[in-house]
Amino acid sequence: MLKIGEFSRIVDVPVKTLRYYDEIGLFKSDYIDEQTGYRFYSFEQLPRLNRLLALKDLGLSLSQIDQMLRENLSADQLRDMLVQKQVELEDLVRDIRERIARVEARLSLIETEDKMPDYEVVIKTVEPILVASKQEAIPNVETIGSVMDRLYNAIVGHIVKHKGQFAGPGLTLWHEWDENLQAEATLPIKKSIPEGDGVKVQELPSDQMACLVHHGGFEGFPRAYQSIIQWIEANGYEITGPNRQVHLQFSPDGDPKDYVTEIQFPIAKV
Amino acid sequence: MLKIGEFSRIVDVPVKTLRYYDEIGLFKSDYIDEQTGYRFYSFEQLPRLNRLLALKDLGLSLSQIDQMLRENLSADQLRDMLVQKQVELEDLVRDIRERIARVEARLSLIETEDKMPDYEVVIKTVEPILVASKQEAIPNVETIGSVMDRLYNAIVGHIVKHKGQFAGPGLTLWHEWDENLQAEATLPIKKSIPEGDGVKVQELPSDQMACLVHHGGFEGFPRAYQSIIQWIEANGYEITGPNRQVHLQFSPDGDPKDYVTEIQFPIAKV
DNA sequence: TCTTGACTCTCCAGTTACTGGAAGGTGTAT
DNA sequence: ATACACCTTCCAGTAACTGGAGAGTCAAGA
Repeated sequence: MLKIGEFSRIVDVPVKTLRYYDEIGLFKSDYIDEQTGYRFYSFEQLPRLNRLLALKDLGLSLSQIDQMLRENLSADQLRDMLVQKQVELEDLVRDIRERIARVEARLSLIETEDKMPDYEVVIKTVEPILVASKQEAIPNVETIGSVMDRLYNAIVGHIVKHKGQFAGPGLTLWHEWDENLQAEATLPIKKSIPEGDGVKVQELPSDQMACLVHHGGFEGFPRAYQSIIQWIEANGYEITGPNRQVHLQFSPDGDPKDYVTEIQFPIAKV
Repeated sequence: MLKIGEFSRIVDVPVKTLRYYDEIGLFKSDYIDEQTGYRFYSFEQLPRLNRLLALKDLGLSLSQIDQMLRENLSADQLRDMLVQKQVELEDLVRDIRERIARVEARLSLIETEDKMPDYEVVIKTVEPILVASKQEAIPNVETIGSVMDRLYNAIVGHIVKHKGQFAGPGLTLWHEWDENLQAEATLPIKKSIPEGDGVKVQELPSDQMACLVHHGGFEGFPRAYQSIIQWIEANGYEITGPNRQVHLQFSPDGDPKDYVTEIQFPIAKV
């Protein structure tokens, strides 16, 4: 019989940890002195503890180890748990590799600009949104303003006509189609309404998006777009569909300096 | 001004998390209604939160992010933190790779034997130990018993003669020297004593050891040795010195079935 | 105007696998 | 007798949230 400290030295596990394993019932001492409460361990307990430690070394959680040590598990069940752990670990490695890539991208940005980047790109998952939308080709850049006005006015008119309820800020989708730039103005609505007046009703899909928030007027967009596209390339993603501009803060007669626009690109790992 | 739920939807961060960031002072709401306690957020806060999320995405801790966001950090300090994180992540990947290798090794054991292995090998760091020791060549296997008896008796005699104090179970080191097997019997002692009678006093170094506990007599050793050596190879380690047998439970006139011996091989990653 | 349902608040508990410390009892060597 | 190492229990803290209870707030519909 060994006192906890002796046992601790043999197995190279801290006394505190042995007491903790005892407390949670994962690994109980062999015998407890009624008088003193001293825990005593025996050599016969070494195999169980060693198995425990070996499994812990594989990265299994204590509750999983507890299951596996209960000893009534078939080889198949054991294999399943290990295979699952294997997959989990491989996923983890992939995650961390991506993280390293992002750290490196940021480091190289700091090297060139000697400060944190102007724009922060974050990935998020957007929810599906029900929208009323209208689309039109943009023949040249100067016309964007007037075309967008026309499109949004048409949609607002259509929604009002059908007593639809608005459900959030408008967003513009930018399609590139046969080298033609197409703008699709959309307005989220709470419930579906009939189509018509060239206005479509659709649900924008849920998607992974690389997002960047731009403050100010449209003249700053080129730099913002450049940043986000650079980021997407540097981090090994590809663009999988039309990008969106979410007009978080916008009014046709407001000061452009107050505009807040989120630019979103749907992405996937290459 | 946005209520917490609206803000939460825009930034795709749970309400609970925003409240938590508020609580720890990492990201405070712009304004709080005195009456209701409602938090209100503004669009101006988006850049800070996005930077926060981007840094979190790199795997930085919230307290590190807090430092980085305090904004009085130089580009050098930022770079240092990122470089450190990079190193940390790369270490982590290496760790996990080793873990995966161990999982695979165990899976292949389960495949061949259809159950958990008989012996569990664990890695631990042994402490340096002061010992009195005596060494002798083993000409052939049959003589092991008598040679060991002689060696241990000699050491015990020497220690007693110099009033040394024993400090734990004996351990035998096995050297392979010019194809000759050499056994070095050692007994831990509390304080140094003079050498003599062919008995050396030395401190066994601290080392990484692959360890396995064997219960029973010496006839079971070959299988135990085979297991541990297999494990060492399967997990990509190499043996870096003489192996040890720690005689946790042993007495010359006891029942060999009760013997408990820990076999330790000093190892290093290839 | 009342009610309903969605939203918000604070506070508390739980998660994982320990680690550290305080206060007090035990064992052994000098 | 007295150090000193060792043992005990209990409590608190870690990181970054997550879940739930109980209560207050807001806007829209009947």
